[in-house]
Order: sequence, then structure tokens, then C-alpha cells
Amino acid sequence: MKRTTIIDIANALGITPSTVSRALSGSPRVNEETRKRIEQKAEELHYQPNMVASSLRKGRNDTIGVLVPRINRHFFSHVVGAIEEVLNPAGFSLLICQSHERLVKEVQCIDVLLKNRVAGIIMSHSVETIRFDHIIKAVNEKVPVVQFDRVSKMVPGPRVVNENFNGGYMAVKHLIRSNYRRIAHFTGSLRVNVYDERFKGYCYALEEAGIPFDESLVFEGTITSETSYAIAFALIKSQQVDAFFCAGDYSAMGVLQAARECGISIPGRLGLVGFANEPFADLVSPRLSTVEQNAYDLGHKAATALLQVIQQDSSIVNDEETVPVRLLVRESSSRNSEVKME
Amino acid sequence: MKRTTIIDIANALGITPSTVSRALSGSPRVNEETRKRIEQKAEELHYQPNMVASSLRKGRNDTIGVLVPRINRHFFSHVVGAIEEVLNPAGFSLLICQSHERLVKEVQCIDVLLKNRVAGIIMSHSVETIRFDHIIKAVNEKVPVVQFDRVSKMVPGPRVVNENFNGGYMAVKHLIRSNYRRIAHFTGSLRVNVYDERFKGYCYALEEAGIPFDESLVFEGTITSETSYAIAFALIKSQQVDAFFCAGDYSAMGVLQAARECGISIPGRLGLVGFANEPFADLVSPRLSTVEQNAYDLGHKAATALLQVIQQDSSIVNDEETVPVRLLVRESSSRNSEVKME
DNA sequence: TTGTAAGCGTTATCAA
DNA sequence: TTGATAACGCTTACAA
Repeated sequence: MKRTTIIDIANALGITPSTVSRALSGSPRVNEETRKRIEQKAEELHYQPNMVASSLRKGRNDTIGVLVPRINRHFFSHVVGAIEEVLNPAGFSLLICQSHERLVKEVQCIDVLLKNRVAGIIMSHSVETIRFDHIIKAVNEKVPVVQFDRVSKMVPGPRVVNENFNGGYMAVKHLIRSNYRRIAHFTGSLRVNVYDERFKGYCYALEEAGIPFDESLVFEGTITSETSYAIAFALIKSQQVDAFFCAGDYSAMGVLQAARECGISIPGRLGLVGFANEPFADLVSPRLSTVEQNAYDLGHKAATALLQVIQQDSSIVNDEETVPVRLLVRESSSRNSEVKME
Repeated sequence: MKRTTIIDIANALGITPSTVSRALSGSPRVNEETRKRIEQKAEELHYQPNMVASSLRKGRNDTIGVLVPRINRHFFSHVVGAIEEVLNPAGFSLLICQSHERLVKEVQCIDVLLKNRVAGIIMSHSVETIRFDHIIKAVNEKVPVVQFDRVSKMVPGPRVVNENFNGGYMAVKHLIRSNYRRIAHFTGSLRVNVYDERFKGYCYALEEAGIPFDESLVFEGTITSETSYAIAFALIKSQQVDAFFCAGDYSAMGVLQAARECGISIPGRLGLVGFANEPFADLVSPRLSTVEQNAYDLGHKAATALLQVIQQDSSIVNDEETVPVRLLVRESSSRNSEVKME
């Protein structure tokens, strides 16, 4: 009960495997009539092409490695969805790995992808990733790497990132215009490029408005709703702040909960802007103002960039593409002056 | 600049490829000293094993196909995460595909997976899937298939499902105990097993309480927040219902929005229970009562089941494993009588 | 313990 | 337009 191969088809028709191969892979150098017979027989014998053999022989693989910190994060799963949408029609399958935010795991994943001889890698770093030799190794082995979101210039190849700086800037500028002044910033590790840039946007907006930067209002490690909740609760109680710019929507939800429990009205006494436009942002009350990152667009761009590198086998381009973000002003920050949009 | 192969290593050491192969794959039939030399040389030449060649030769593959309707759904991405957690340590990689809820796409995906000679498939049907020959074909080709969540008994092999009936039953029973009587049911297509079972649980709870079933309170196609919102709005206005059991949390959010806009208090005048325990369920106001499905557990069980079939190469088992669900009673349904839990 | 040799299923090159 | 043949890199009887 072995599987049907092109040899079986060839034998059944009294021709050679080469012809069958040509016919099945759409070569023009084959008689239309024989092609018909071959296709028919293939159907009849339930022939399934063997990509493993094909890959070995051709020396290339139609599989792309995708490496993300966690697949079950809204943002990443959407990026992956978009990548698939581009790459599948182009004839590629995705080998997906998660680093679980661990560097060791990330190294292992790269290794697995290389062993599997993927045609390319699209990836976003773990938060722990501070050295890049494992990724550079892939590039050295002629496996093109496209980085997205969390990226490093140390790694050759295209990068696709969100306008994080601009997002932070717009969010905080908007808060200032809405007459909030003591604006706290909740964020993740500032060693990660995305958080660092949002933070810089925050700083720039303050500076532009002539508001002195106060280090004591910036809180790293407040990116989850739990951690955010605890700190926000204390801050609100002590009445030190009148607004929060959170580098993530979950973080913002922590603030929202804390405010609710303290009986502080949003946006009345407290302004709040998140980041990411998670699906719930528009569903909670008050509806959460946030910076929308276009995961779909980002995945699309990353996949397209990789496709270009693969197909042109061109010299490595080091350009960084930027995906625009959008400030969505909703209820949680809409006090007086500013006009509501969206 | 070709890649290093075991032949290169063999040549460099004046031994044969077979020995190198044995050493590198951990066979005991090789001298400890030669093994050392081989490993050292492999390191030195930056040898990367070629899984493609290995798979072809061995006739089996360490890749598992995972096919889900959409990777960017909270539930599915968590299941995939759990599957990976089991299969990666076991030495398998995941080839992930999405059907995008389309049957044609699902058929294509199965085809790709078979072409890639995956060792097994873990899948959940698209909503359109009403015939199963493409899946049965995989089983016939000796590729074990494990179905989860959306499953069919037509396909041989293990199935892992949530306690959907029980979830629906518990949710509605709880609403009834909280003194709600006119309970509407918002759900997806009842041709999909998960929705059908939740619906049956709903019916059973009503029956048990002696409340007559009213067909006009059941709404298929109200599983998104948008569709749900529209219908809920009308229902609330017409004062025909005093509670909603939604087969999904997004659906419940639509109800919540509608109620808010109508100035109807939840849980005071309207009870609401969702399904899935999406991350936002605990963050919205009022906090949403819902039925928690254990995606993690489900993924774990599915992966373990597949592993067993693969490793034992055993006869196909047709058992259906059930993952318990939990009713999380939160604010949106906590009126008088019932005691709050969780 | 190591070597020999064949073969996994496909494709590319060359010749007919 | 088709056929013959070798090769992709690895594993595995079998022999030494």
C-alpha cells in the first residue's frame, strides 16, 4: 500500500518519469495529449506530489518560517494572518514558531527553521533578545530574514515597523490639547525598540508643549492590566496625575479599572489613551482612545518584502519600511476643547 | 559556497558518511572518540542537518499540520499555542494553515499538508464544512487526523471538544435561578456542532425549569458584536426579553452596547451571559458573566492524542474527549438570589 | 566499530 | 517531444 509516485504513473502509461514530471509541473515541453493522459492517470491513482523529494532535488523549499513571541496575541496573530494571505497565493506554506518571549527559545526556533531549509524567515524578537548572532547566522546561510515590529538594525535585511514614535507623540499631544498636564506613561521594557520609541514620542510631545519631563511619571513594567492596575490605583489615590498614556491597551484597562474603583471619572478628571486598538477598546465604557497599529498592513508589507528578496535573489536591502499608525480619539480622552473624531 | 553536508565532514576526517550520520543522530554504534571528532568538525564547518533529505530518506516527517478557521481568534490562537507547547518538545514543528472559514480553502490546505507529507493533522472545521471527503482522504493516506472544537463523527480518529451542551445549560440555568425568564439566545449557525450543542443546553435548561421554548427568541447569525447589537437593540426596545444567553462574548458585547444606549441596566433589568471568556470579559463594565472554555487544555489534549496515534501507530481510535467548561458568574448576571462566585 | 551501497521521489541535463 | 541518467543529502541493511 505504498503511495503513488511519478514512477507508478510512468509505468502505467509506458512512458518515463521525466515526462510525467514535466507534465505535472506544467512544462511546455510536453505533448498536449500525453499531458492529458498523465493527468488523468495521476487522478486515477490518487497521486499526491511529494514536496519533500521535490524540495531536496530543487534545493529550495516553498516553506517560510514565521517566528513570533507569542501567536496568541492579538497583534501577532493578525500579522501572521496577513502574512499567510500574501504568501499562500504565492505558493508558500508557513512554518510557525513562538519564542514565548525567551531568547533561548528563539535561538532554538531559528535552528529548527534552518534545519527545515525554509526559503526565508519573517520574525519579531522576543523581549529578551539583545544579541543577534543567531539571526545573522541565518542571513549568512543565505536565508533571507525580514524583521517586523521588534527589530534591530544589527540584522541585515528589510525591516517593517509601526510608527511608534509618532503614535506616542500623537497620543500625548492629544492629551495635552485636551488640557491634561500631569501625564503618566505606562510601558514595557524601554530596551525594546517599540516601547522606547513610544516613550520618545511621549517625551517629544511634552517638550513641544513646554511641559517639563518628570521621570517619576514613567513606569516600565506596567504593560499588563494587573501591573498597571496596581500602580494606577496608587497614583490616582495620591492625585499626582491627570492622565495616562499607556503603551498598550491592556495596560490602559488596568488604569480604567483602578479609576472606576476610585470613583474617578474618565475623561472628566482623568484622560486615558492606550495603544494597539485591541478589539475590546471600542466596546468598553468609556470607549478607549488608542493608537491603532495596522497589523494587517504590517504583515502584508513584511511578506511582500520577503517575497521580493526571495524572487529577485537581489542584494540585501537594509531599508526600514514604516506602517502609519492612527490615533483613534474616543471617549476616554475627549474632554472639552478637542473635537471628537472617528 | 555550498552548505556543509555529512560528506564534507566525512571527507575532512577521512571517514565515511555513514559513520558521520550515525554519530550525529546519536547511534550507540560509534566510537566515543570518533563521535567527538565528528561533532567538533561539524561545529567547525557550521554543519546544519538537512531535514528535507532526512525526511525523504526516512519516509517520515517531523512536521505536524495545524488547520484552523482563523489564527487570529483568541480561542484558536490559544489552542495553537498549547499544541505547540506539546509538540515542539516532542521534536515536531507546526505547519499552520487557515481556512478563513471557507470550505474550498480548507480543501486546499489539506492538500498542501498532504503534499508536505506531514506526520499528522490537527484541525477544526470551517463553518462551511458539511462534507468531509477531503479529510477522510487524509486519513486514508495514513495521515492521522485529530479534530477539535468543530468536529464531525464522519471523520475517523480522535476528537477533542468543549462541553458545549453543559456550558449552555449552566449559563441558562444560572439566568433562570437569577430570576430571568424571557431569555433570548444569540448564536452562530446551528449546523455547526458547537453552536448546536450550546443551543441544546439552552433548551434543556428551559425545559427543566418548565419554561416553554419560544422559537422567536433564538437568533442565528448574531455571533458578531455588530449583528448582535442590531437585533438586541430592537429586542430591548420592544421589551420582549429580560435576559440574553450569547454563544460568544463578542455577541454579548453587542447586547451590552445596545443596553447601554437604551439606558437599560445590566444586571438590574437585563441579565447577560456570554461564551468564551475573551480577555475583555473581565475588563468591561459590568464585568461579563461567561462560559470559560479551556483552550489551553483542549490544545494539550488534541496534541497528546495525535502524539499517541503517531507513536503507537495504533489502530484508529474514535473516542471523543471532552474538556470541561466553567461558568464564570460576574456582574452582568448577578441579580439578587444567586450568590456571586469567582 | 566502521565501510559499502542502495534508495527515498523528484528534477535537470543531456542526448535522441 | 521524449528518454536515460545522475544527483539532491541522508539513512540503513548488510558486510567487513
